[in-house]
Order: sequence, then C-alpha cells, then structure tokens
Amino acid sequence: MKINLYNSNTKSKELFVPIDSKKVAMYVCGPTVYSFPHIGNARGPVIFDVLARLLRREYKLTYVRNITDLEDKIYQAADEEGVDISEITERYTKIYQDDMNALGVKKPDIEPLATEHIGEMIEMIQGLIDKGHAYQNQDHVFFNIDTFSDYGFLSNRTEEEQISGARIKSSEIKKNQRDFVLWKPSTGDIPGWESPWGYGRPGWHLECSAMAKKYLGKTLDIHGGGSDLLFPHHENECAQSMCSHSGKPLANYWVHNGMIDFDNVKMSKSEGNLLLIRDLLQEIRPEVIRMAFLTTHYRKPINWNDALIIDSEKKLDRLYGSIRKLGHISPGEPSGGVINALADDINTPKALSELFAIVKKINNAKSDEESKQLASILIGSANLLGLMNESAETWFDDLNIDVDEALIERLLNEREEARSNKDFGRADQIRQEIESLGVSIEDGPNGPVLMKN
RNA sequence: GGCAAGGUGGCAGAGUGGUUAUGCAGCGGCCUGCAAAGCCGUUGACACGGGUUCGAUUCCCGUCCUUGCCUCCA
Repeated sequence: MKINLYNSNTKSKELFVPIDSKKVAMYVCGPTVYSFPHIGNARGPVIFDVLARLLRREYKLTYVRNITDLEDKIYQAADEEGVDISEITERYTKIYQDDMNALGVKKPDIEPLATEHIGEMIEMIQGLIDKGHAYQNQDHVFFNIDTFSDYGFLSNRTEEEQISGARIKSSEIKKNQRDFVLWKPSTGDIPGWESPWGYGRPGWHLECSAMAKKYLGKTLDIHGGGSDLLFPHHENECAQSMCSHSGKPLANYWVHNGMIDFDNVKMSKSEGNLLLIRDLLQEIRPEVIRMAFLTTHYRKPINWNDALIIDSEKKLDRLYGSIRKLGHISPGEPSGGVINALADDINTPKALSELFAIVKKINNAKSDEESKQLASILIGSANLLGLMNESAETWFDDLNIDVDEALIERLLNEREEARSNKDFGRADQIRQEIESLGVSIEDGPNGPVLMKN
C-alpha cells in the first residue's frame, strides 16, 4: 500500500515514506481542557483516527495526542468557578475523552499530560539557552528568533510579512518582537514550578516539542493538527525543536485539517457560535456526525447545517439498508477501492463512493450468499472509516424519538387487520396517524417494519 | 496589505487534458392494494475573459467573488 499525504510544509501531495520502514510516529496536537469540546474540536481527531486505522494496517504506529492541562484559560475557568484547577482539567479531560469515544475515535497510544512533563520542558529550555537560542530577561525566558534563520519556513512567512502583519506590541523585555516566551513567572494562585529562572510555568508551544521528543524521538513521521495551528504554534514548535536537535526537522510530514464553518463563518470562541458535541449528541446519533465529517475532504472547510445532518443520516440509511435483511455479518477485509481512496491523502468522499458501489452490488446480488459475502466487505471497509459499528437492526430500531410504543403497536395491529380485510382506506388512514407520531411504516414480505420519519 | 485555499449540475461533494463520480432531490418505468425500500432508465455541471492544445471543467495568465491564517482558537 502506497500512501500519499499532502504535506503543508511543501504544499504538495507526497508519497509517504516513514523513517523506519516498519514503524510510524505520529503526533497530533490535542485539546486544552478548560471547557466542553465543540464540533470543530472533533474534526481533527476523527480524521487522524481514520489515518491511524489506515496506517495500522501497514505499520507499527505510535500515535500520541497530548492533553494540554496547563494554560492560562484553565486558570481563568477555575477562578471563575471558584474551584481547584485540577477539578477543571480532570473534568474536561474526561468529557473530551467521552465525547471522542462517542464519535468512534479510538484512543491514541499515548495521551500525555503537559503538567507531567515540566521536567522535560525545563530541560529543553536549558538546552536552548546553552546553545544560545534563548535568553533570560526579568524572570522570563524567550526564544531568540534571530538565531534561527529558517524561522517562518513552515508557514511560509518572511520576516517582513510577520512584522507588517503583526499587531503584537513590541515588548520591552524581548530582543525581537517576534521572540516568543518559553518560560514565564507565576504569581498569586497561578500554578508554577521551580526552575533555574525562578518560580514559573512554561510558555504555550513548548509542551508539544518536549512530549513529542520524549515519546517519539527528535523527528516525527507525521505531525498533525488544525490548520489554524500552523502559525504561530507549529512554527514555534519547529523553531524550538530544530534548535534543540541541531537542525533535525521536527516532522517529515505536516498534516493540517480544515475548519468547520457555521453559516459560512468559522466556528470559534471569539465568534460566539460554538456548537458543543455534547449538545449535538442530544439530537443526532454519533455516527451521523462522523459521516458529516467524512463527507468532505479533510483539508476543505465544512459548512455545518441541518442539510448536512439530514444528508449524512440518509447516507447511513443507505449503507445499513443494504445489509438489513441479511442477519448478522462479520466484518471482512476492506475493499481495495476504499483502501486506495484513503491512501490517496485520506480521500474520504471517494472512499464513501466506493462504499456505495458495494451497496449497489449487494442490492443487485442474485443470492443471499453473494449478498452476505459483499456485505462482509462493506462492513470491513466502512469500519476502516469508523462507520457501520452497529447492526442494521440497531440502526433502524434506534428511533431516537419519544414514542408511545404501546399506542403504535395497537395502531399497527389495527392497520394489519384492515389490510387483511382489504379496507385500504382505513389502513392508509392509520398509517397517517402513525406517521404523525414520527414513525413511518414499510410493508415487507415479513410484515410491516417501523422506521423513523 | 501579506500568505494560503477555493469557486463543479437543485443541494452536498470527488475527480479528470478527450467517454460515468457518489449521496440526496427530480423525471419515466418495474415492484406494491397504495406507499416505502430496492431495481432499471433518465434530465442536469464544471465563476468570467483570454492563452496553450487537434481537443480544456481539468494546464497557464488575468478579472470577479468566497473563505481561512497573519491575535487565544481544532
């Protein structure tokens, strides 16, 4: 299997060749745990989950996704609620993990906490100071950008561009206004650790560099994250890591997922248009959300709206519909078409079209035997995308609405009686009544089947 | 202003230098008491203007428009 990935660094699709032909090291920037994750927070995890599933077919993958439990917004949240910082971080870490699990995102191999790696960070800062890439000033330590001539290579920004575009106020304690903080002092209730530069805490970008190095080595095969992290977060990670590791690249392949828009406006805290996963799951089944993500190629924006949800649900209806009458089917080997689509820069829309091609074959199959064989391939293929995790029975039975089952049962019996008496006017009347309750009826060879409207 | 992505049929959304995406919706059949589901067939597209080419939706240039990043953000 040859995998091609779009590398943000070179802005082109490249053949993926890991450093070790048997192993792959992948690091993805995880959440800052200070509030409920929103739908945008889930896109990356779902995409990288698909990539991980694909990679595991071929390689021994070590997938690391960090938890940032060390950040000023967390302290602010704790302060506002009047609770301990750990209460905030533990609560939202749990919620994040639960939400991801609901969406069928498998756990990464390692989920390190920033607060458990302060030692590694201090060590990295010291190394940078020793090499002349960082300097201390007024209890702060800054990365000295002027010592890294490649600064800006990842996000493709020249120095002039960074300065002309920047609205950062020039700081008196920095040598260059683009220098970023590696260590800063902590006062009051803000947590801190003892360090050679006084009591304080690390700057934002450092944790990823330190943890990536610890668990995966100096150069990663794949580094992933949202496209909005490209600058400055990943640029700064690169600077720190490369200067710490005598110029070795931090990652060979940079993979960035696109954002989710809401009415064509980016969903973000500052826009105040956050859609929480938790709230969404009240109304929508998790697999529908996952399908909605996979409908669009990962690098493009997704516009989130009701039509997308309805569409996604119907796609799943078609997938599950094809295996509905076949009983229990075990997942088989995924189809080559699906694997190839995913291997081509995670082309999930193409992979879905391959799934529907199998559905068509199942529906056209001449025998049950043939259908079942194809269904096994379908499920195995869909599983690679993290779809079709339940049985068709569960999918269609899960009406997910409040219904008076006894009432429907009674109406159903009444209708069957009318039908057997060829009183079709009455039968249709009852069907309408049932449909007004949110349930539709399908008459099949084995009697009527209920479906959600 | 700089950097980057994109404008595909009614909607969503892949892809391609020359013939089919796919899903939903529509239309005509089959099936059904009627429907639904399923099947068969079918309408319908590549922002605009140039250029390269035997031929461009696909490559190049320009125009218009949309979006993201440049500041915490997935």
